[in-house]
Amino acid sequence: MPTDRTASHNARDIRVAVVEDDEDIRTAVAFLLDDTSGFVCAGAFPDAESALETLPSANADVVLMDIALPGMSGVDAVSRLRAQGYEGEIIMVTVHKDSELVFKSLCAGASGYLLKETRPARLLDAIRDAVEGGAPMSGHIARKIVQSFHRSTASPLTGRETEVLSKLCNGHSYKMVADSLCISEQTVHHHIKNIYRKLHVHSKSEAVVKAIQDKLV
Amino acid sequence: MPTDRTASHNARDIRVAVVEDDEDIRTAVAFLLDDTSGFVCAGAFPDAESALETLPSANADVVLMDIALPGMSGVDAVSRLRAQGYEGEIIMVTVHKDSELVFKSLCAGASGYLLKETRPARLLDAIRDAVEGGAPMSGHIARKIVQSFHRSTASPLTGRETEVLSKLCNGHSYKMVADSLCISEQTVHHHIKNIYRKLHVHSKSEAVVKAIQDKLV
DNA sequence: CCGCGTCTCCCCCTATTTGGGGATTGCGCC
DNA sequence: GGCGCAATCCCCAAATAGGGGGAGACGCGG
Repeated sequence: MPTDRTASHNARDIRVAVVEDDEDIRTAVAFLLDDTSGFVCAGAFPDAESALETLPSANADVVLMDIALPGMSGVDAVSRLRAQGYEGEIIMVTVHKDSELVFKSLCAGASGYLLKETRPARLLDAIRDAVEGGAPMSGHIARKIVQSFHRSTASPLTGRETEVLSKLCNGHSYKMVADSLCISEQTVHHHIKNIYRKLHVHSKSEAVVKAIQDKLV
Repeated sequence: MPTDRTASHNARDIRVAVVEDDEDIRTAVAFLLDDTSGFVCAGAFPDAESALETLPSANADVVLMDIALPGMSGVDAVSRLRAQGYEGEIIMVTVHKDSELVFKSLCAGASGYLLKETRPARLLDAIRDAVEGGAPMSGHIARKIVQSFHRSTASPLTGRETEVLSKLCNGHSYKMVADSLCISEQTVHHHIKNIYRKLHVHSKSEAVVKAIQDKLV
């Protein structure tokens, strides 16, 4: 693959926009893109506000988004971009390994999440991966995401209680749980009382939320 | 990196077990592992039952698990393995792109998910990635997982209704919602009636479940 | 300007849920 | 055998939730 300094660009190049407040990094990435055959920098912005204003007309296939920006955060910028109708790929590129930010970014509509320690060649791979329908992620980030699916191993609930709770999570009432488990409504009542005590909650919906959060079902 | 046919193995090799009913594939992977410096095959099993019996004593760092097995499925095998206390990495290796199986596998305790089209060199990379704390996934699988986090763009609810619903998802009662939004309980009641009508549900817990499933909050 | 949707508040009533008490059976474990 | 635990069933009282009606205020667009 040619990587000459004066790479000529054409319509099939991947158009990449960069949102990054550190000027050194921003220009370095822009140069990297423009100097690599198959890529072209479609815009470089130092903050979310200017990106939101100009990006809609930049026709970018991919946006590289920093999280720590002056003013609006990168996560909020992703939400706004999606609200504007932007449908390209958005890859977060940040130093933050913090789980909260990872999940917030994905919920907001990011397609990938790279740490800034990512090397240039890997960054270009990630961009290609994203446009080909993948979801580029740094290793430990991917693990965090996968772990968020894992069922809790140690539950304080008994087998029957877990069954009842899972029925509640399907939206069942006491009566419906009783029917579907073939026990009396009083027994369901009893199990639910124990569930509430063990989970430290006082209502069906609290129990459902906790069950989903703690992956008890 | 040496890859001689008679690779000698030592204690620092990655111990990999294979569960795969196709004999050709199973032996090919076993040979690949034993022939590659840094890896050693710690067991090869044609079905889940024999794997569950022998794996605990095999001391495997990584298990490659097929999903379509005769008898117990690979997903159930993962659950059982985790229930047995196995704490190594488990990578699903399968032809199934079906979302349901992907999520079920991750919930059961898998650390990665590769499609069988994965090439040998990439397979070895994935095993290394897993032991180093990553979560190897084929591109389209990773995208499915990431997309499962994305907030729904089009909600039938109004802004206020969404606020109320999100309070319900935090386990609030009518009174608590009223207090935290500084409106009367009657108004909360009214919003909730509208939410129920729009979401086609008839109880708080059903609404909470639907909100989480449809990513309305 | 007038309708439509949103948000606010109020009335009514019934059904469901919540929290407390207690009792019995069976099962495994020391 | 006795103990604890899980699971089943029962009674009661109060709080909450669900479903129906109506009504006023505000803003936005035809």
